[in-house]
Amino acid sequence: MAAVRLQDVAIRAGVSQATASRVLNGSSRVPGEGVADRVRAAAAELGYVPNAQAQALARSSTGLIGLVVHDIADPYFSSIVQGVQTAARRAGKLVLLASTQRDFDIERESVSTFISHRADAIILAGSRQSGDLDRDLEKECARYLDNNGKVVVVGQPLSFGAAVEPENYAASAELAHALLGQGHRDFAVIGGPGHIRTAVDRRNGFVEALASQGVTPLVEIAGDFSRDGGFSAARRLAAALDLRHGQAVPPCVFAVSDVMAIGAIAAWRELGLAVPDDVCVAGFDDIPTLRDHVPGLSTVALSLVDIGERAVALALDDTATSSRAHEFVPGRVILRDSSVLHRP
Amino acid sequence: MAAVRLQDVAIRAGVSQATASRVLNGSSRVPGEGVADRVRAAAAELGYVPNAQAQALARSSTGLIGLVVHDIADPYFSSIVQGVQTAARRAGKLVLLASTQRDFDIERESVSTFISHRADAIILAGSRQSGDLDRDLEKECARYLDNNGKVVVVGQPLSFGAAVEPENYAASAELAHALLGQGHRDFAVIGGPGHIRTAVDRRNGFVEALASQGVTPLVEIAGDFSRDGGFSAARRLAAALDLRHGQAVPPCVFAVSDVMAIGAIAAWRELGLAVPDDVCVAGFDDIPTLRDHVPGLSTVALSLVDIGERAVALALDDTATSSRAHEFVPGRVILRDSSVLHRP
DNA sequence: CTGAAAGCGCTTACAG
DNA sequence: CTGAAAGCGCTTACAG
Repeated sequence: MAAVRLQDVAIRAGVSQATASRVLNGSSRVPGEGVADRVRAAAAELGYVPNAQAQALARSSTGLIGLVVHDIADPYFSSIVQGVQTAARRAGKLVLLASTQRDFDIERESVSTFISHRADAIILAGSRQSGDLDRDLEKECARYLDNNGKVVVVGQPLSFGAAVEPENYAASAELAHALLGQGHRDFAVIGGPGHIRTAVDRRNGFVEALASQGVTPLVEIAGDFSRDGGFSAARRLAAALDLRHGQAVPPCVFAVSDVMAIGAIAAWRELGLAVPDDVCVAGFDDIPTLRDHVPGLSTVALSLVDIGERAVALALDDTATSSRAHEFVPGRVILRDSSVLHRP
Repeated sequence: MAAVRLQDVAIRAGVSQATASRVLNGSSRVPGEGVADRVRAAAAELGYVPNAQAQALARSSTGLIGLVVHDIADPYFSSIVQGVQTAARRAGKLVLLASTQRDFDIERESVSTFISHRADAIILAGSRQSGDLDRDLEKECARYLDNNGKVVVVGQPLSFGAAVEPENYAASAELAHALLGQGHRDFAVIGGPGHIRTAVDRRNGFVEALASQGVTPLVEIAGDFSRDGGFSAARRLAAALDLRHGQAVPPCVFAVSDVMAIGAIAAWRELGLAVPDDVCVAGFDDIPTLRDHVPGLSTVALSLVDIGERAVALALDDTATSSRAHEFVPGRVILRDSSVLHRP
């Protein structure tokens, strides 16, 4: 049994295909109610489901939003995806998802597949240094934009398209001040890869805020922008600082993301170091997972779901994407147990 | 500037559109190398990107896989999504994602949108009692199957389509035996909603295994199949059992999912109850989040990513879906700190 | 208000 | 091996 076509509905209702099309799918002038009812009845009886592919071809608009993230299993991204998902549904759009596992080839490939499927807009989540942007990707996007495609990036200003970006620099600076306010003076930083814009901004905001108060981190160590990156960086950091159980004043470590901070805490636990007694720590993102993490992690809250929703709003707004709109979303410092300084 | 069409490529290469189509998109008989090269060159120069919508219409196959999950921000589902994503990419398919936030209306709506977009297959992740299945959804799927669509469900055998299902019952039984082996005799259960098949199977497997050893749970409490469901159930359970700090022998509570267990532990912590000293606990799923959760949670490991990959394999296999293939994936009991019985 | 017809960009028997 | 032509299922000026 083949799918019911508009033609079938039209015949059953005794009208032309054009008329059937007009009543079933939003057209300015709806035909007379008598006719419209007959068409709707016929469609219902036959179980007509419009063929979106054919509609897309005829209208040259697919109702598809392409979304690429680095890692869908990472709570940071899955929260953003949720926001995109919600906003897209409300707007009657469908989302095409690609998770690249941080592989640039896969990312480029995903984007061109989205283009080939004529997605109305493409959202790129996951940062990198803009200069680093793969040439092929850039060329691909340029052509896509020429063909009326909309691009919005989250967390990385690109040379094109709209952007929604967390205020990484400013929020990290605020965090630094809050930590100073708690009495900390000895700091260390677990940073991310140098080509990841987000990681760099957070590190800079933090370190420069410290500098403004005449404080310099004792050590800086970089790792992958992941749980394991935090884990291994933390081991090296413990060695560099000669961290030991029961020291007088624990240093305060800023990890540029919560997942890195969680990895770091795990590493220290294995070394017999307790947080916050032997080492204090703060992260960034306030991922949902944190809710039940012990000890509570000081961090900067980002409304990830909100970020996803805003990205969709930009993607749907022609003027925003063509004028390269740039929205900033603020972070909110949250102090929890992990950075509490218990003076002896 | 409009997008480059196949026609443009053909003209530039001095061949017919049919020939261009044959060299660019896999056809059995590839034209002579001379011609083929000219076509490929023309396509490259022009930056031709095939219009997948038009191809889909002509071929009546879209290369799209529709995936619906209850909640993309839940690590259980995002891991499954990752598996689906990976397998789909390898197969050259694109995934359409819908996260329903456990709203059945949204679920139905998502499925019909997928159908309207002529997805080649639809994967339904997230369980429910089969008798409960929304009639409309069922009818929709039936018609979809008639029109050559493939449906695969994960975690809920349906009256149609293929299925990949964790061995919830058997694995929970194994867990019960392992816990008995640790010396536990006092048990309680935090179950899920009665209409969620997965929750029911896990509860039954556990309770019936206990029964076979002459043991009956002291209390059973049901909650939402979520972190908050576990949280509130745990409070009621603490009251029912009159749990107190420093009791002689802590009871062992089985929560039918890890997220519920995590919520429960949080609730108990607020009540001043320590795990495993005042109350022991075990969950189910071994979600990635657990890796850094303290205390380590005893659970049943499910290869979530693997489940997603298998679902895609079934979705791509005509005979599997039409013969209603049913694959089981085993669980592996893991004992960690949360259930260790420290006898006084 | 309604219909006949062209067109969206491809694929694929059918001839040659 | 290659091409002319029909067809996939819709939408939308253009007439009436």
